[in-house]
Amino acid sequence: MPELPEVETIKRGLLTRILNKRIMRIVVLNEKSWRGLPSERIVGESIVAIERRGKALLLRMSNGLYVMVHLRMTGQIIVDEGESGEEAARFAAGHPDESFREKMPGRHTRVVIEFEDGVRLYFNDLRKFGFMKVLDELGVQEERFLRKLGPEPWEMTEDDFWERLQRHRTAPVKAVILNQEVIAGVGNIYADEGCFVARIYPGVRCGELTREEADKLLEGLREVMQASIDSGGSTMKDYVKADGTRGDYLEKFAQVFRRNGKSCRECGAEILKTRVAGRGTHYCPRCQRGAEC
DNA sequence: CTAGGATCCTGTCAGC
DNA sequence: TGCTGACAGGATCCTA
Repeated sequence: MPELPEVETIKRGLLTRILNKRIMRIVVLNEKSWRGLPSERIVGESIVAIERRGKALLLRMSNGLYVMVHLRMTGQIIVDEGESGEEAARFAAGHPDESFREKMPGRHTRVVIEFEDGVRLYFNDLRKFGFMKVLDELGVQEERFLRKLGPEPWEMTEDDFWERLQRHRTAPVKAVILNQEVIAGVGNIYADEGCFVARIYPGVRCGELTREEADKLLEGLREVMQASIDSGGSTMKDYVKADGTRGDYLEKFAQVFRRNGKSCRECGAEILKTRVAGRGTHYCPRCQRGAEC
């Protein structure tokens, strides 16, 4: 669920909170959530750099090892600072749900990383699809997901995007932009939103797209993801316990995602939900070309 | 090679 | 109330 904008939000949140802090202890509560080298290999080290590649985070440690983090469907990162009382400031991002407000560790906490100064990072993940994975330099180079990952939306040219779409002419547009080898970081929300901006029904086959529509699609994906990053992702932003302020991309910006039954903000038609590429898909039957079913 | 479906896992919600 | 199936902001593996 966390897509490129949410992961970027996490990256920025972590940079100001745990960069250069020493890890004092790591508690793995679910074995499958921790992969690669044992956690002991990074205890005593600190995080010296953080980068994002698509929906994955790569933390570089002071001993040269890396921690790859992938939140998959339900992962979330929570950082508590200061004393673990009511005054503790909290940063919470990733899959937005009530646990953002709850006491940590919680029912779905899979890994706890304790830093110096009483700073604690919680990796929560209800469905256990996500993971933290310790790799050495070679391991990062050989990591399949990273090797196959397509270019970032802003690093890609329109020509490149067009050529990639042409390699999947019989597949629905949505299936192709969700493919991380084609373009990095797009998930179900921004796929639907990007298609709406480009006025294309997500089920249209790539081979039926005009070059102009493909250009609009790339532009639309960039636009919706940038807007989300600028507002702190579709998840909650920083807050102090008992505050619970929501920073909410979905409510503010979503034109179609989870708006089925509501009226289109552009034309007033009813937003519909269907299934494309095996995923719930939201669209405006009037604004988006090819939507007649 | 591509496309589509099952699969990993837990929880929630709609419909009997 | 209790059960059942569908579905979920992802990626991979298997099959056709």
